[in-house]
Amino acid sequence: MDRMSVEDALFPGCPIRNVLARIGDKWSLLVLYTLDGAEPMRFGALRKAIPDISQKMLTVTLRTLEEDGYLTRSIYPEVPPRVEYALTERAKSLLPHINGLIAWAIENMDAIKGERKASREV
Amino acid sequence: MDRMSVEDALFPGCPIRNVLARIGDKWSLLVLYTLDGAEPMRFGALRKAIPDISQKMLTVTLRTLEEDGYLTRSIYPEVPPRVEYALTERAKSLLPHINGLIAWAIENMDAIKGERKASREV
DNA sequence: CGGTATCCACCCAGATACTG
DNA sequence: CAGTATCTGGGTGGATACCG
Repeated sequence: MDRMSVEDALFPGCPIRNVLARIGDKWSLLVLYTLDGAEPMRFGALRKAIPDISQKMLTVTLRTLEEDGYLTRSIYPEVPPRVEYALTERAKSLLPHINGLIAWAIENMDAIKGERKASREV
Repeated sequence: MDRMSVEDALFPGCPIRNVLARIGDKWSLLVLYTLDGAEPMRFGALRKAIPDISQKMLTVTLRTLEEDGYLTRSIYPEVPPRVEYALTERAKSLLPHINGLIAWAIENMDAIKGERKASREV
């Protein structure tokens, strides 16, 4: 993250490369979508909601989303410790777009899966 | 692609895992966005429009998008050969969502970049 | 022109063990 | 409970050479 990548050097203002590529990874959308409507959530609750994410990747994903201002991390110094994650206004303004995309994906998923199979059985 | 992944086994119907994860890779969105409004385009024209993509990754991305029914590949047996890529109706129905996302990214990019810097200079 | 084929570096992501 | 540290394999993506 320190060195400027070739893409950034060539395309410093590309919104896809700078913004969308970061939430287009394996887990970010799922985390944002899970928090939507259910926030704030604790670390353990997120793990239960996304059973196939590893502890490490959940931590990494949450840190990146926090770094880009999509969520806040609130630590309550109790015993045992409690950490809660909540969406920011930025994330809330993004989520309608995400949900539109998800709705589209739900509508088209079966057709796409069929297409994939058809293209393989030549 | 032959073996069922753990994610598919656990979540056979997850639209994010099945549909969005495939267009959330490094290049798919850029290719779809480039073709939008300018289709059909030849292989070489796409390379020029996305200068930092390698020939291999452009080929792989185009094949995946074709496999999922987002674009068609038309070969004209001339000399020299001509191959044109065009968006399908499926891609055209998806693109408004993509464009909404891109518009959001453009609006919020500067603020997000600032946030990133602020979070690093502790 | 529009690809394939091959090799390879990197880093993402999972598993495991340990900690405040 | 909510992490961090370390190791490691596998897949992504780049470079290069060759082909119809």
